[in-house]
Amino acid sequence: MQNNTVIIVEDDADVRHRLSQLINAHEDFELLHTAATLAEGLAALQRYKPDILLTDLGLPDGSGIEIIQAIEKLHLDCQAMVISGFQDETIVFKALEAGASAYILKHDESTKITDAIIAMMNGGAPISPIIARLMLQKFQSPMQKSKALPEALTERQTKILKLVSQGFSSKEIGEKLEISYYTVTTHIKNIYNKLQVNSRTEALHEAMKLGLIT
Amino acid sequence: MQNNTVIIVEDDADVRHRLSQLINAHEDFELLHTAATLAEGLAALQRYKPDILLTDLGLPDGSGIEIIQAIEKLHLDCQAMVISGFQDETIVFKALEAGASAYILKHDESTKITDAIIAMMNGGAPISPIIARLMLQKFQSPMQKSKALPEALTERQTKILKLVSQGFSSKEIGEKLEISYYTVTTHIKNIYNKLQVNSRTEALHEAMKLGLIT
DNA sequence: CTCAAAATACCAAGATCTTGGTATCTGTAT
DNA sequence: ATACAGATACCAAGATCTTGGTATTTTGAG
Repeated sequence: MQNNTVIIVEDDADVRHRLSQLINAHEDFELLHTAATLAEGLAALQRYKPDILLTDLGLPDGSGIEIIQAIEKLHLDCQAMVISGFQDETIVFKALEAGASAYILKHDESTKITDAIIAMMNGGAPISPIIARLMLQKFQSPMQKSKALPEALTERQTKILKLVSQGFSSKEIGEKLEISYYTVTTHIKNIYNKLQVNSRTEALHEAMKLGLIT
Repeated sequence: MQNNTVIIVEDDADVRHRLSQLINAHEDFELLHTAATLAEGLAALQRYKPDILLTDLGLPDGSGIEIIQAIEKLHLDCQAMVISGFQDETIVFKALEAGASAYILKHDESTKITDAIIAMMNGGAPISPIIARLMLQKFQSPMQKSKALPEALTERQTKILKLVSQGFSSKEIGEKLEISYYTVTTHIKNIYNKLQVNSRTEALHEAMKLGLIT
């Protein structure tokens, strides 16, 4: 592995120093800069264009998520690792969606943190188990929900709704299922009633929210 | 932590023995049974009702995924950990969707494996970085694709498509955006052209496939 | 400045959907 | 046996969408 350049963005002085020492002590990494605020972090990102960004999320003047998003906006080749205390689940997902490649917790052991950075540089995505569980739940939730509402829709209705979601017209669905066009419209009418909507697009929107269709 | 009962399902004798020793050596775990095949594993699951299942995926007579699914079917209180060589991405996702709480690689160090089991029992979801990267990609794919197709849709078109996906009619969208009904239909027409479709539902289907909308 | 792309706006014919009915035939549960 | 839910089928008026045009204004890139 080459020397990988790193910047750290972390407002807590203790944590920041601990991370700095960790990076400095490791011969594979070269620490270019440490920042304590979002503004500073954004500036450092542009100036130093590091290979690796270690960032906290809760910064005094904004969220570290903005820095992660900036990587993309600036077309930098930089992997972002979130090192944060565990927070609200939505924040975790926002960070991951913004492009974070790793998410580990502040209180993880030092060796785990350097291990994680190395794993990330090798194409992995080290994620603390607690965070991973959250991701898994998100992953598994669509299936759980379809069990939760066992028969909000009948089998036939689900089948038809899926075809609707694929963009077929009532006539086409009728042909596909070898039933009358009128029957299809009746089914759709009943679906609307159950979902409390009155158009195809609304039905799809609702069904997606409920996890009834993919 | 209490003594947690464990069964192992793994066809490779070497790996099976290695795991057995690992579990036996650890005072927090009690190894109830080891199985080498899917059939054996399913039988053991029902007989022993363990707290923890360690399973391989590629078994001679089927996939370990079936055992994971059986846990749910039998309403057992058992956490499943996949210990597998890295395989096809679709298999990984199937295992996770089937309800696996952890996914680690066979060639991970022994200490990592016991650590992972403990982390799982504490509510975490230890996942090897390589696997986690796959999950992340799935997670981030909507955004990555919107980069891949830089401006398949303009900002305005995306905005309107989102409103369409929420079930609004052209008239309503016009009111919401304070533009004419005709303008909305023009935008929608242009969206159809770009996506090569000719109805709202088809556009939504295509846009979802492309990750243009949530 | 100039050109092109994007956003805006309008019209109208024809296609499709929506809605409120009615009605028959299953199978299942009481 | 009887009642109810689900699947099937039909009709028609009115709402909405689709499509093929045309055209002006704004805005960003060169």
